[in-house]
Amino acid sequence: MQISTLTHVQDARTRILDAAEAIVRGNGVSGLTLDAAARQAGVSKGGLLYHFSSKEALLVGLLNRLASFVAEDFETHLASQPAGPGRVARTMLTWGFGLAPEDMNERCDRAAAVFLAAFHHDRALLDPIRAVVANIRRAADADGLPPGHGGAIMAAGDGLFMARLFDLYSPTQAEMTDMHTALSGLIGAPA
Amino acid sequence: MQISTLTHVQDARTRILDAAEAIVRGNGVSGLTLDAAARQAGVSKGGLLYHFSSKEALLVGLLNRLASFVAEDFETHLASQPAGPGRVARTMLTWGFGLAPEDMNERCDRAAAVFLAAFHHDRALLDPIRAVVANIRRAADADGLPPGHGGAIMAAGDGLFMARLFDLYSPTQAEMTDMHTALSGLIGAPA
DNA sequence: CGAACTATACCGGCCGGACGGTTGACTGTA
DNA sequence: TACAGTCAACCGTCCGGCCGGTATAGTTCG
Repeated sequence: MQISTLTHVQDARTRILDAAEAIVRGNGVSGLTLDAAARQAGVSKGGLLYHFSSKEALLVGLLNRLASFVAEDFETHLASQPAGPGRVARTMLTWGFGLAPEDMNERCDRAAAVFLAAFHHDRALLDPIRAVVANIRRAADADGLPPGHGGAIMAAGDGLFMARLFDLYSPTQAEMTDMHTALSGLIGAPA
Repeated sequence: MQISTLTHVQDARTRILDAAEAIVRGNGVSGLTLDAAARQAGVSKGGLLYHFSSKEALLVGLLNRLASFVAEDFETHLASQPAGPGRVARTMLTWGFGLAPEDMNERCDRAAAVFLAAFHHDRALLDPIRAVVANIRRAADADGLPPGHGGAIMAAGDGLFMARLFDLYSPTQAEMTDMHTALSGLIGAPA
């Protein structure tokens, strides 16, 4: 991925990836075609296929980007939490409830788009995130909390993600705060 | 949906619906074509289109069946719980954790298949379940529990559903029990 | 007779992917 | 400095297959 010359407006690969996400968010998985992605990225179809040699390759690119973003983001949040029992659980709570709503929605929607698009094409494409999730769960297991508490907190976060993924329901800000408080009780710490 | 005569092996509509679910579970959403569904149901394509005049109609049928099943099932579980504060929350817990694992998996997988297929075709198709979910959430709001507790329990259940939907992770039976215990703490009752 | 199909053929559109250009920056060399 | 050659980055068109939906003619059963 060496850039020898001045990059144009932005790296074409990145533009294509962004375009693909935007299309899924706007038109659903079935709207994501190579033509559409190319058009939205301001690239010809041939140009797209130059960077991603097949639709699957495009999805793999989308997924790898998401997986590394999530892994990094988790590490960042983890680092900001003081050590001690429940560190991972506290990380998950600030991660899931501490972000500004717009930030949260943006991240959820991007992740949702990638999830759905990849899963629709081939279940195995989710493997990179499965690995990230497994890592986080491993960390939660060695968190010094009573067993199940960390898992319950993570499951609740996943549930809120799914609610947004399928637009099942949209908790109000007050409801979010209440859930946050309730779940904090599982760590034995104040909200 | 009246059956006036002797049903054949089984109502053709039901067979078609079952076939569609089975295909999605086995081959993913992209495997669900009218031809495939007809073949699997032991019906000609014309026969399928006699019962469901379009693919969308088929998906609507799938969704309505799921929605009424979920609504009924919730009512059944609710009725088996003694009245008093936290009734809905207790219902959700016995519903999500009390079932035999095979039962649980079967239901999850069927629901997952319908969810994904409908959502892929048109987000609006999920409306019938959105209504069911809204009802349950309304009930949870008037549950006599501190605010947020019921919501957190439901979110955790949703999260476990999503984990199975995307095959993100599979909690062991012991982990399930631990989470159940942890969440029961939010009702202020023993597991 | 009509409802509930079967069987088959067909159409039109869409989409993934292949392919053969073209351009423009850089390289070697004389 | 000039010029040929190279190569990455991209363009635009075409093809083949699949799928939803239509059409139609026939069949079985009550």
